[in-house]
This record gives sequence, C-alpha cells and structure tokens, in this order.
Amino acid sequence: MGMNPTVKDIAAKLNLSTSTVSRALTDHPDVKKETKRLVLKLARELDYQPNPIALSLKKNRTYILGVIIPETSISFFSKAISGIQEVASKAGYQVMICSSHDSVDIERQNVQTLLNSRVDGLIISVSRETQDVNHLARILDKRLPTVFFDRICEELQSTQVVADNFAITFRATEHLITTGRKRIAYIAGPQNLYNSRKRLEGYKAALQKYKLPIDDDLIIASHYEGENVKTYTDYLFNLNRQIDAIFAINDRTAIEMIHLIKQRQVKVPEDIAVVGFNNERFSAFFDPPLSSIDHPAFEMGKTATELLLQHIADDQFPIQKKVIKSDLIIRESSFKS
Amino acid sequence: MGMNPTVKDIAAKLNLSTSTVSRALTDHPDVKKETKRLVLKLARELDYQPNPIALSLKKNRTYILGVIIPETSISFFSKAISGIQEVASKAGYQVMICSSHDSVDIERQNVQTLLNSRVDGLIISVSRETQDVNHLARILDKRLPTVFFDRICEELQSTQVVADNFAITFRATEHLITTGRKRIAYIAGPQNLYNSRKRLEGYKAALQKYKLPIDDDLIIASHYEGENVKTYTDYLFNLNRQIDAIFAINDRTAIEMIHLIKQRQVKVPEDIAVVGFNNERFSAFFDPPLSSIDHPAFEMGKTATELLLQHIADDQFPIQKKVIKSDLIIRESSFKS
DNA sequence: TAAGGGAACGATCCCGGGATCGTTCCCAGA
DNA sequence: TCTGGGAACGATCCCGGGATCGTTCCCTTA
Repeated sequence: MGMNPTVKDIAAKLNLSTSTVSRALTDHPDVKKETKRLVLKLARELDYQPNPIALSLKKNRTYILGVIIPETSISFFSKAISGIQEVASKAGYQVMICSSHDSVDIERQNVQTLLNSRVDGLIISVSRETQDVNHLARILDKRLPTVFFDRICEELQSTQVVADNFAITFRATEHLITTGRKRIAYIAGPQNLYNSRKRLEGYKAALQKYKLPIDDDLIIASHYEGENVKTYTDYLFNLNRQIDAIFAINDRTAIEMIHLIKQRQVKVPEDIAVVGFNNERFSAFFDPPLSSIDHPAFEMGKTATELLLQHIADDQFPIQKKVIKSDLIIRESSFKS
Repeated sequence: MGMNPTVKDIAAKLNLSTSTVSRALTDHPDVKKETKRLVLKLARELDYQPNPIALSLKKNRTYILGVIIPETSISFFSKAISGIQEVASKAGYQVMICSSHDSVDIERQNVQTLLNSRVDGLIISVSRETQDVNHLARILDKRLPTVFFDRICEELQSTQVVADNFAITFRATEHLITTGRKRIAYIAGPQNLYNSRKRLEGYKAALQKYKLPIDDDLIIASHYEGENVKTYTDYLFNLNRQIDAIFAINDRTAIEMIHLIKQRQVKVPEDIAVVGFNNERFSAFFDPPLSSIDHPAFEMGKTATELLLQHIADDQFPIQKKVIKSDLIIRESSFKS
C-alpha cells in the first residue's frame, strides 16, 4: 500500500526508539554518527517525509496562505495568482484559493472556510457586492495577518496593495485631451469598488485641469461583465453629443465597443479615440491596436505576498499601503501619428 | 488574542471533561440534553470550530485536492481551475494549485510538495517538457487517486479526461476544405504533447479524406508562446505556395497572424482563411471575428474533479477515459457568406 | 574507590480532536 | 438487601512528530 512511512516504522526496523530516530533526522548532537547514518539511509530507502499535518498541529502553523478573489478565470486575478504563488512557494508556503464569484455571501463562506483551514495569512480582493465588511473585520480581530490588494476596503485598518488608479486614469484622460479630444465618454466600474471610484476621480480631475465640463451623461456606471456593451454604445450614439473619445473600464469592453463603432461606419481613432484598461495580451494585435493601461497584476500579487510574509514573520510589522505603478500604453486606437 | 478555542477551553469553562464536550458537539447519546445545550451555547459564543488539522492527523485525510498545471494564468487552465474548484468546494474539499511553468523539474517538485502535503487526490495536466514520467508513475504506485486532464500521459494507467482533439481538428479542417481551401497551413503545438499529436492527426486525416496532399512544409511545430509568430508568418509567405488557409494552435497566435497578414495587404478571409483554437472571449470581436474551437476547459475541470472524488470515495473505482466534446465556432475569419 | 560527568539512548508529554475504555451513581427487580 | 443495568460522565490512548525529561553506561579524576 501507499502508506507513508513514519518515524515509528523506522524505529521498529532499526530497534531504536522514536526519540532517537527523530533526533537523528534533525541532526541532533545526542546521536552517534553510526546511528544517524543508519537512520538516514533507511529514511531515504523508505522515502520518508515528515508528516506536515503533525507538524502543523504541533507548531500551530500550516504554511498555507489563503487567497480570496472574485474569479480565478479573470485575467487580472489569474496573473495576480501567479505572482502570489511565485513568492509563496519560494518561501515554502502553499496557497489555497477561493473564488467569491463576486458574491458577498460566498465571500463570507470563503472567509469561514479559510479560517477553519487555519491558514497562516490571507490575501483578499473583495467582491463587487461587498459593502458590509463585518466578516472581514472579524479576520483582523482575530489578528490573522491579512493583506488586501486591488479591490481593498478603505475603512479597514490593514495592509493594502493598490494600483495608482487615480494617477493613471488622470494620465490617460490627459493623453486624450492633449491629443485634441473634448467629449470623452467614460465607462466606469461599479462605484462601491474603491478602484472604480479612484479611477473616476482621476478622469474628472483631468477634465477639470483642462477646464472641460464634466458631463454626467457621458459617464456610464457599467458592470464588469460587458453583456451590456451594446446598450452603452447605442446610448452614447443616441445622445448626439459628438463624442470623440471613449475610456473603457477594461479591454474587453473597449474592444467590443470598437467592434460596434466600426459597424456604424465610424472610424477609430479618427472619429473616436478609445482607451482600455488591463492591457490584455491580444490588445496589441487588435485593429486598430488598442491603447490600454497596463495594470500590474503579477507585481501586485507578488508585493501583497511579500508584505503578508513579513506580517507573518513579525507580529509588530506596521500596517502599510503600497502603490504599484501602472503604465499607459499608447497605441493606434487613441492616437495615430 | 486570536487563538482559536478548543474543546479544552469549553470543558474548562463548564467544568466538564473534554470527552463530554466532544460528545456533546457530535451529538452523542451519552450526554444529557441540558449539558449539550450548555456546550453548544458556549461553542457558539466562542465561535468554536473543530481544528481540521487535528482531524486530518487522526483520519489521515486532508480534504485537500492537489492540482498541477503548466500555468495558472493561461486562460484554458484558469477556466479549468474554476471548474475544479466548483466541484471540489461543493463536496467540502479545498484545492491546492501548483504551476509547473512548463518545466519538468518544477513539476517533479510540485509532485513532491503535494505528496508531502498529504493531499487526498491529484489532478494533473503535464508540462510541455514532460517525457520521463517516473515522478508521475510514483504517484500511481502510492495508490494516490489521480486524474490526468487535457495534457495526459498515454503510457500511464490512470483515469483521463481529454477533449476530442482528433475529431474537432478533423472537423475544422474539413470546414476549411469544404469552403474551398486547398493549401492549409497548420501551426502545431509541441509534438511530445498528446493533444498536439492528436490534433495534427485530425488535420492530416481530413486532408487525406479529401485527397489533398499533406505538405510538411505547411506544418509548423510551434511552441505555445507565440513569440515567433512573426517568424512563422514570414516563413509561410516566403514559401510562395499560395496558402489559402491557416489553422493555428490557439487564438492568440491566430490573431497575431491575422494582424501580420493584414499588414501585408492580404485579406482575411478572402485570400486566407484563419481558424484558431480556444475561443477566447475577445475573439468574437476581432476584425474579422475569429473562427475558433471552443475547448471545454471548465467542463474538463469539473469532470476531472468528479472522477477524482469518486476515486477517493471508492478504492475499486475503475480507471476511466472520458472525452469532452469541443465545438467549432465559425465566424468571418474563415467563411464569409 | 567513589563521585562526577558526558555520551547515547529511552520514556513521556504535548498539539486537538475522536474513540474506547473505565467509573460513578441511581434505580429497578429479585 | 443485594445485584444488574443503564445513564452520564471522566480517563486514557491514538494520530506523528518534536521537546523535554529521565536513564543507563562508561570513563575520568580526586
């Protein structure tokens, strides 16, 4: 059978006590060299591996990090997961991932599940629905090391890793304005999300800097899914406001919009400039190549994990708020030289 | 502090023994109703949760499934992970994911890590480099329930979940042929992968059925990354073979190729029809909309997990080989009515 | 020669639960 | 009055390791 060998097995075969075997395996000085040799040899033969569960029970540490995100298959989060895993595995930690599917109820369950699993720390990006944060406050009450990233809760006193949402949206809007655009539609994300709020603020601030009016009709409170992209597009055209640019909350929306715009015989970027968000890999090959904001998903995952590990290693590690810089990538969809 | 309460804590506060508390919590008949009430009440107040590590140690089960895949951020695998997690969490299992980054060495480490973690079962999609399968055979030797999916090892006697690679590639090639294409280039994946082999066979079989020559010059043994897409494209054009169709191993390659083809003032689909693989969400909005094969990632993850759970529940559960049907989605990049 | 001391090992306990013993105590029946 | 039996609970052991005790020896030194 595939039973894993234990110190007891080794001890029995060598007529030793488990204590001696255990000491030999940890290279304790109280064991004769010859005995150590015998033990190590047999351990190798049996492919002995100490049972991590027994160690967890004893040390009250699992070497598992919990991760709660809205959806594993969203590209931003899957990249963040890569970053998390890279740092975690190098430090000898495993990662346990739960998706909330953007539901607070499931998020609550996830919290419970991971607390039960006795993870050593948590990395969280909250669901779109999350308003009440009691279940998250409970984690902090338990003093479980926790880092929020990307979709954070401003009201919680905890370490956070965010992108420079305001600055980058400001910059992208400024890019559109300085290349001659005046009526820039903005497809916003849900406004209960920190990210979406900051980004919208950046957009508005840029308009104000250049003394352009803020027209609420041009701001669409989208949801991330994009099922309604056609509705938004129709709405914007029916406004008859001579829109000359669109800033969309993500590349998928931007690309679907360009598709719909082209169907109306309107040209991108000549008539309407388009900027997306996330810089998906395919965006560079779109027609026209899509200008987009490179959201540093992998980097954020890495940073969040590094901070979490420091929290785990040191109780007194101070709460931090790290900002990871995004990058504006200008392609032909917004500017043709 | 955030210490988790134990039966011992409850027992102390109620002047009971841990045995009685334990029995009360598991609703054992040997406990007075009143005592049960007191215990359950206090357990609720303290937010008591049985320590899963202690249970794991005792029952020799972790309720964790291990997953080894090449890369979490590849869309196919991230969707598969969604499917795995959905089935697993419904059955009360957690999932532990390791990426091999398409390296055998890391894959070997992953196997070791997950075996050490004492997972209850494994779901594996092998790395691109995997030729020697000793590390995988070891798992089967240990009789650890294991399911391979998508990228399987034919030589291993184990349950497998695969797509109908041969059939769907045959069908897509047939689609190109029956719409008038005669010189169809094929961008293949690495031929040590089961998938890539089967797909290439499907392509060749379709050509044979319609008595078209199999021209090895038109078959490119690509790697998945796509950094060399430009090289491939240049190569195909320099062949001067009047290629009229391209079947690419994935949508990203297909889209980049279309981009490069259009730069040469060649029209898609009029001059060259293009079909991709994976049906990424953005592919429908590309210009022209990309024909692609819908690879059932989520479904495969689900099925693999269901089979794994059955293996875990029943030692004698017979080895199975399940085929999940793909779908050919015809859009304008391959056929314009 | 007896005491001291270190080398090398065994025995025990702990982590947190469940399972299986064993122990009270009370009450019914002979 | 003695016994049997069940109700209700406590004590112990186990899972697999590490840590801390305790125990042999044997050898050195006063």
